[in-house]
Amino acid sequence: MRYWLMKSEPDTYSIDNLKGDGIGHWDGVRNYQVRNMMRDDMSKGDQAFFYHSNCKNPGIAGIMTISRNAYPDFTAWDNTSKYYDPKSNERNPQWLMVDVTYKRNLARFISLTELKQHTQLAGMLILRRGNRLSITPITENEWNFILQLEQQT
DNA sequence: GCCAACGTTGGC
DNA sequence: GCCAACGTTGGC
Repeated sequence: MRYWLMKSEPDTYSIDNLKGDGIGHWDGVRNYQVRNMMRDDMSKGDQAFFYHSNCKNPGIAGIMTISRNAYPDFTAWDNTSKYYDPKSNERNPQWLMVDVTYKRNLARFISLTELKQHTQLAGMLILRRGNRLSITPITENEWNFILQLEQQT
């Protein structure tokens, strides 16, 4: 089982939206590196942090489980979708998505500012300048460290 | 809203 | 296949 950090803009789709839905499609990924990671490295049963990005207070809001392996992102051939991509169609899907199942909110929100303060987390890709991947792998150590941070005041 | 960093596009 | 121009991401 692997661990991930997955970014979403809360104005578009927040942890509360996922909580309401129970299961969500992680659609709209339009970056080849991220698509390949979903296809090659991610699988059902993996655990992921739900990260709120591009907002007033970015950080980790909750935990979800990958509940379906990568499959074609049908929003790519829906020309009413904001994720529409004319290069993709049902015969030849260019883009993939996974399904995620809500697990829980963190007992307390862990902000980006707080993540940056811990040398144990210095290797996290999310903290790297200029990193733009919406999904990044994290190590088991990082995962456990963050869960332990959650328990602190 | 600004802007640095990065990915993508397309002319050559 | 190079690379300038452009678009997007995302923290601040």
